[in-house]
Amino acid sequence: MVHTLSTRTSMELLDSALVQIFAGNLKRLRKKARLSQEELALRCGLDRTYISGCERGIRNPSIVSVEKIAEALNVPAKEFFENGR
Amino acid sequence: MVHTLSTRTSMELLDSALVQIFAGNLKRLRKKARLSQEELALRCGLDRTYISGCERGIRNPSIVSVEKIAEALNVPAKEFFENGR
DNA sequence: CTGTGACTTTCAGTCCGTC
DNA sequence: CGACGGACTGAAAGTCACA
Repeated sequence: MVHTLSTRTSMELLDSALVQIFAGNLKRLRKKARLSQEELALRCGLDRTYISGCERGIRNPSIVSVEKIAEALNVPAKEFFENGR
Repeated sequence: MVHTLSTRTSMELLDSALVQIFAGNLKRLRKKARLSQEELALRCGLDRTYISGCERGIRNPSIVSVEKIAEALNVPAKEFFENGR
């Protein structure tokens, strides 16, 4: 039923499967670590609203940002790109 | 003959382990696929010099760029972040 | 075929908020 | 606590000429 989400709301999901996979894994792994977005942001030196955007799949982070997040969560970077999991 | 590299070449390696891991894996996987930087660039719609910069570890690509490269090489994205190989 | 410096445009990433 | 908006700055995207 995936209704064709055509409404042009300001910020939209990025049209990249990998970005969406990353988003889901980030949310899952952050919760697993029992951290709020704010706490995680503090740990990796990124902005609270940026972490939020990453989890919602509307941000396209660089490798350096992925690395910061991975270190803060003590998880190997490649885990954020696992699909089946 | 590695002449005494004292000249301050403005472009330097990015100070990120993950960027360097990505760089090495990209070069290795591209060669494994028997492609030139130019051919790979064409396949993923990126510039030849951009691929070059990625392999040399002086570019910090975003997830979307990683995805384009991974698809062009027919390799899961996570492979680019494997360490031990 | 690839490395490199220089360059402009686009967007990653920050900081202020409100709901 | 998290989704989301607007405005901003610096860094990534993307290109080129030449070694």
